[in-house]
Amino acid sequence: MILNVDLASEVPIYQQLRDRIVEAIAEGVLTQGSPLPATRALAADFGINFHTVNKAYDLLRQQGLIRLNRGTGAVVNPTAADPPFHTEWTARARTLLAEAIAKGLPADEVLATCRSVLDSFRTTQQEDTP
Amino acid sequence: MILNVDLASEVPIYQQLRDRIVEAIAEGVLTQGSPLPATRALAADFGINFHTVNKAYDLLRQQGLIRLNRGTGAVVNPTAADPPFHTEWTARARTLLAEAIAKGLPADEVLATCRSVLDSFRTTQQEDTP
DNA sequence: GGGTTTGTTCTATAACTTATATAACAGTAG
DNA sequence: CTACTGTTATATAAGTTATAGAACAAACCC
Repeated sequence: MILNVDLASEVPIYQQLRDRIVEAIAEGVLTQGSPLPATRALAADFGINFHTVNKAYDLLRQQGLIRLNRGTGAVVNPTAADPPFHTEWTARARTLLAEAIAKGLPADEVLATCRSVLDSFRTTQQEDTP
Repeated sequence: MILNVDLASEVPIYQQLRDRIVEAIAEGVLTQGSPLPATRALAADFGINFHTVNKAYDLLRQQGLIRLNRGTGAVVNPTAADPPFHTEWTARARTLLAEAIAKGLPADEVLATCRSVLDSFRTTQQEDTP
């Protein structure tokens, strides 16, 4: 698993780590039960402090995406989206979509981009399709 | 124009202000040439410091969405989305969409939500349709 | 011209966030 | 027992957020 993190970015490192892992789950690179790298190992890979990785993992745990087990490490959780999540997510989507429309992008094109991204997730994940 | 800002939110006030104004532009509530409230007036409305409003306006100016005129006030700019914006926006959309997929929402449903939000922008804005 | 409104710039401060560092603790596995 | 995992605590430096007060400069109105 390759996590593309930019240490010089204005986006906090722990947030980038969280985002890349969320994307890896969406892509199917990480599936239910997949182990995540140990916090200290991942921190060493990027040359950052393990507390920063810890913070990213803790965010993912709060969102219910992973489970942290002392001794054995972190693994991806079975997914479960509740109604409050859908509401909160839609509000964030609204802001992001508004930005594209406000900049003059046609709604058709914006929707096509979303479909394209969603398709890229679908084609990447090769679950059990015999 | 009603800007829904939550002073108790973990999201910075200047960011919320920026988001609400971007949404107002997408909705067509604010169109090219529309005046924005004066920084001090808007700050007084929310009971916040005018520097906070200033920061929100400055973000919008950096994104090319508004123009700031000393003496006359801020107005909405003609829109212009360049290729770099599309690239950067798609990356952010990818992260947000990934979050929904990772939480187990079906891609169809996610896309339907996006379409619904985009439609809500289209129906709100009543430009010159005689 | 005189006064008001507008954005702009500067300095300062308190509270919070980000990232680092070191250390110790507590389960799990070999 | 030893080595690995996450967990917790304390400390520090740098940056962000929001506030506050003051002053400046362009545009407008009477």
